[in-house]
Amino acid sequence: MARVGESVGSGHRLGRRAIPTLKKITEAFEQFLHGQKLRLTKQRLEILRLIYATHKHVSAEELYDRLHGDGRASALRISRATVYRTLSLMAEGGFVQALEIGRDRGTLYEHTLGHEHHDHMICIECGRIIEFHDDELEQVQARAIKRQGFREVSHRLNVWGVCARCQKAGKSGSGGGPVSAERGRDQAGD
Amino acid sequence: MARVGESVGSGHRLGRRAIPTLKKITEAFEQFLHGQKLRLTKQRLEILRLIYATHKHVSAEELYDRLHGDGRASALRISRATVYRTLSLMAEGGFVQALEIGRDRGTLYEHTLGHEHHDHMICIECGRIIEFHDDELEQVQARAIKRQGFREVSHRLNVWGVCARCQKAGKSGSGGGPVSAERGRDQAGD
DNA sequence: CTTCTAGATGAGAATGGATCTCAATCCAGA
DNA sequence: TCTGGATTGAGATCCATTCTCATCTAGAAG
Repeated sequence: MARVGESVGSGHRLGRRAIPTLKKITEAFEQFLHGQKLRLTKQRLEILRLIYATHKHVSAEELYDRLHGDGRASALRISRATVYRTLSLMAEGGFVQALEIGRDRGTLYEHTLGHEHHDHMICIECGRIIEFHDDELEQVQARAIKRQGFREVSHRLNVWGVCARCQKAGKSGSGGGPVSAERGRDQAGD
Repeated sequence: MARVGESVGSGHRLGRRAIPTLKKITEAFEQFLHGQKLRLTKQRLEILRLIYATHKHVSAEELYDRLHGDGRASALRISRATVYRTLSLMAEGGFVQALEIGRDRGTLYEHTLGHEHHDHMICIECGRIIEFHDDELEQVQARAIKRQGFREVSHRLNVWGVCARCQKAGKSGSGGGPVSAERGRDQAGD
């Protein structure tokens, strides 16, 4: 049974910084499934491909929609249930990570392999999610946690505030600025 | 309407470290409501009292249940809707904070006044939530965020891992230890 | 290659946290 | 005390996620 985050790093240790090819990722996934005595199905593969081809944070619903919108996928019907099941399976295996931005919408996911650990800043004006990484911060964090006698498996730092762009736009003042209109749709071209 | 987190710190600046009395808290709440042109109702007061009398993380549902279980409250019927509404109102005002532990259950809340900022460590073995605070960490964090050009309003650090107690209990080994209650797999029978 | 079967899927029902509706009620300023 | 707009209660509703179960299939065995 896969452990929450430890499983990452047990089997599929492909590059920590190099961006792995889809082939490598697929192999790692295959290996993971095999280790768990689970099967490699078309659906799982398709979802894996899609989420690794997407360079933004996606919800299960969004994935589901896209799995249907695309022409190629039309041949393969993937149910909502399977999307959710697969997503949670991939989360266990460390292939994706749930974000848990305190949004109204559902959980967002991002792929993790070849994606160095990072934290998130969520702009309360425009809704954009910005990733950042800071070595010093990570170190101090790890030290602080260890100091508590806690053995860390994973952590998540979310910061809410106003992004640089919105600050410049001047909306960041005080009044009741309308908190953006939905989401910053930066649809990656896939 | 109050803004997301900025409203905190505008009106009710009572002690940052001393534990405020219920009276002080109530006054601050009153002041906050007044500033927002909102009314001080029995329900709001009751919920405030209850959550400030509770020194653990509670869900809306739990509060709702308790508001009914108690003898005194029996006179005052508080609906689920009001609990949710009030909770979110108090979150806006900075009187409570939503936790968003990635648990199966709903959102958990904790009161904030007289409760220095802290982070959370969630034990994946026993499920306990441990609070901790580290000055150095906070400083480095603030610096790192500012370095990104981001204007922070609030942040939340959650750490998942194994608590000291569970480590001692030896359950923390490696091979497929049962991760406390919850099962990893979503499949039904096993 | 064919069989066989436990794991996997699809469709849709079920679940459950959170929100919404709206008539009745209640603060709080005049 | 009066009055109007804010607030509430009860339950409907929304919606993300999970569950059920009949059917299908990956993949090991023969």
